[in-house]
Amino acid sequence: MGDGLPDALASRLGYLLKHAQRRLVEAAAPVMAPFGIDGRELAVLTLLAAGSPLSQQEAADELDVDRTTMVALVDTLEAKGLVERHRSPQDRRKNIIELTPAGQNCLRDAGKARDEVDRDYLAPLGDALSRHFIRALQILATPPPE
Amino acid sequence: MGDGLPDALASRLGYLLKHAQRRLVEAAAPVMAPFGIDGRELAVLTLLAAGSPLSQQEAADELDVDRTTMVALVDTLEAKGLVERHRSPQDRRKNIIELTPAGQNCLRDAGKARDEVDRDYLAPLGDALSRHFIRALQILATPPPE
DNA sequence: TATTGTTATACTCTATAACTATA
DNA sequence: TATAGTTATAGAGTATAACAATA
Repeated sequence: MGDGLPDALASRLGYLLKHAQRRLVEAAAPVMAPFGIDGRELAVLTLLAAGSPLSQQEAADELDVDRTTMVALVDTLEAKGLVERHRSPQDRRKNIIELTPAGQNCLRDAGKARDEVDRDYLAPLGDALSRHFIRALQILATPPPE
Repeated sequence: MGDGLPDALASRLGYLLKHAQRRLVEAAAPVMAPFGIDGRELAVLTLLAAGSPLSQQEAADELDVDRTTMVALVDTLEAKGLVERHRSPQDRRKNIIELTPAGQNCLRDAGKARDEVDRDYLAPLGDALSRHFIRALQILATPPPE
């Protein structure tokens, strides 16, 4: 036993979300490992590559993590040579984080691998349900206005 | 800033799942607090009430947590008077866990509150998308056959 | 005074290894 | 030998408080 979902919990949102997330993390970990980064680190690289340069605080806000968490995250990315810190000339309290060329390569390769993980993960849903699922998550992941 | 989803991450499954789950946990916590239990504890109560009596190991398998985690979980539920451990007469290595009357009351009341949290959480999706979402989660939360 | 980055610290959740009692 | 429960321990991940530099 242990396979399948216990009937009593099959419609409890907390149980379903927790286990769906765990399954994705477990599927992603071995695929990401060869690139030397994990999902959170890839998210930082993705964010930095996307738009204008960000300070640590700004990146932390976007990812909805604590700024102390971002310090540790940038520490490890910098130790791997994937990002660099630069004091902002406009506001010398801020560290602007920038991708290195190695960081750009890593983002490209690991990003491609991660896209495949996502595709494989969603495959059992079929196309239509996958799109519904993503749309629902985008709504639910958005913090309430207040 | 900080509201809305960063465009670069709005379609990354890991980011969406993590934040969707966090939003549910944050919504549930204050509602569950008055009942003195959290979501995982409620899941145990739900499981125990659902079918035949379970040993700690069996409950751990169903919830997909480690048996050492289940020890701690049952410890706190027992300290709150919501469950009782009984040595199984058939196999004296096993602890059968059973709901106390207080546990049954707690399950009923906290379960009702939790159902409302789930409903409120899903409300922004509308009925059809909610059903799609649940169905997708049920597929994705199920461990792969092998 | 307030903000950014940092450090030290602590708390939660979880997993691993070793022990015990039973089978 | 193997299994169920337990304990001790350690590792993530995250958050809080306090400090230095800067605004």
